[in-house]
Amino acid sequence: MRRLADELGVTPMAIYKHIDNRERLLDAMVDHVVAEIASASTVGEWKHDLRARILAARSATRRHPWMQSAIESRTAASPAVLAHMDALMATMFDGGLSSDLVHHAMHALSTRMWGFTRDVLPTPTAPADPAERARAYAAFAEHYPSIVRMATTAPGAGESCDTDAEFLFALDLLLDGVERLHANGWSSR
Amino acid sequence: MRRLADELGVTPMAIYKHIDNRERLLDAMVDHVVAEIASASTVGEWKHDLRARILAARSATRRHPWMQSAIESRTAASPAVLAHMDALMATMFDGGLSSDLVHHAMHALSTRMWGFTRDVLPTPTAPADPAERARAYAAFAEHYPSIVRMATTAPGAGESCDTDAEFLFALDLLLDGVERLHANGWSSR
DNA sequence: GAGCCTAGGTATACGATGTAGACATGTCAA
DNA sequence: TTGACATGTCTACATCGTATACCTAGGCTC
Repeated sequence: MRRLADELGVTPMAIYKHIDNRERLLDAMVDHVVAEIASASTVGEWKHDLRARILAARSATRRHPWMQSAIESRTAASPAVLAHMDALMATMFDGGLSSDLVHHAMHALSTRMWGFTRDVLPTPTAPADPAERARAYAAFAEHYPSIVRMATTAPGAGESCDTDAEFLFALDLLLDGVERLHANGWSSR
Repeated sequence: MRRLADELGVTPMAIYKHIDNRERLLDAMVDHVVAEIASASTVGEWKHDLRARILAARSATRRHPWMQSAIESRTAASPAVLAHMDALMATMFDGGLSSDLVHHAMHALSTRMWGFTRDVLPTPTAPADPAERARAYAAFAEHYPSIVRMATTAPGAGESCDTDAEFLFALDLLLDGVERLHANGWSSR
């Protein structure tokens, strides 16, 4: 709050003439950005439209570095948040999915619906110098052979991950899974 | 820190004779619990073993209410954390998965590997009284028809969700998806 | 037995943070 | 002209993690 006040060239307490408190401010900020999520290109095919909407969420949230922690710290859903969730569900209902499946799919997609995911805990970054890196890997390999194996042999080893690709990979895994369950007439019993 | 000191019947600063700072303490707490994750029943089938290990993580983390936020606040991986990740990868490598697929699978599973998931933003809980609830739903339905449709027609409507079932649903969606990609000789190109 | 190190605890204080409460001021309607 | 209201300011407080300086009892060395 004090930093924001500084940036506005104003006393911290001046902010409180406009908002109740910090939490309400964050609510409003999240709401504002979430409201940006347009309905994207809908073609009437539920999986495509769901994917498009989630990618629209991704592009909206990624424009604001503070959005991830802001969303994650909210404890109640704002109108815009509810609208986004409602739109996701509507897409699935329109596609003929059962209420049961929509329910479970929403839980499964909850880690993706805002367009970002909490990363795996970061492993130490490898040194840039090749000789140095080889030595670091060797030491590391003693205790964590599989991590090193993956880090050294996966395509793009050494480079940083393509986060868009990783996001899409997991998203499609979930969407394809839901589609398959739907086709098989899945029910939670 | 001050509350912990109180509980120990000691001055806050006494704690600092034993640890560097609050962050290191949380690191150690997480490390301690993560180390509890035993290798569970391994039967030599990668999907089963992966599932078992993640469920072992779930049972370890769920014993400690503070674990979720503690893990989520860590910025560097501890030895026990690395060991858990290494074990997950080893299981997949042993199952014959490619380095490429292991890499992507780990990203996709990163939201499940500790045995918990960040919940969907909570929607307002429905009133207990049936008449009151009906009225609340009616008002809500005007703006969020699909949410209400799901909430009222999904099996177990009105009851609270079975979080274990929801966790398993999403986990299996991911595992089955990875298995299918593996069977089809998937590669990221 | 004298001296001293050290592990573990205390007392005090500081800076950052969100925010309560009382007070000032400029604008505009009545 | 008056007074209400919107918008600021100033001061102060509780809470938090933690730096610094100091104390003390037990056990070691000589």
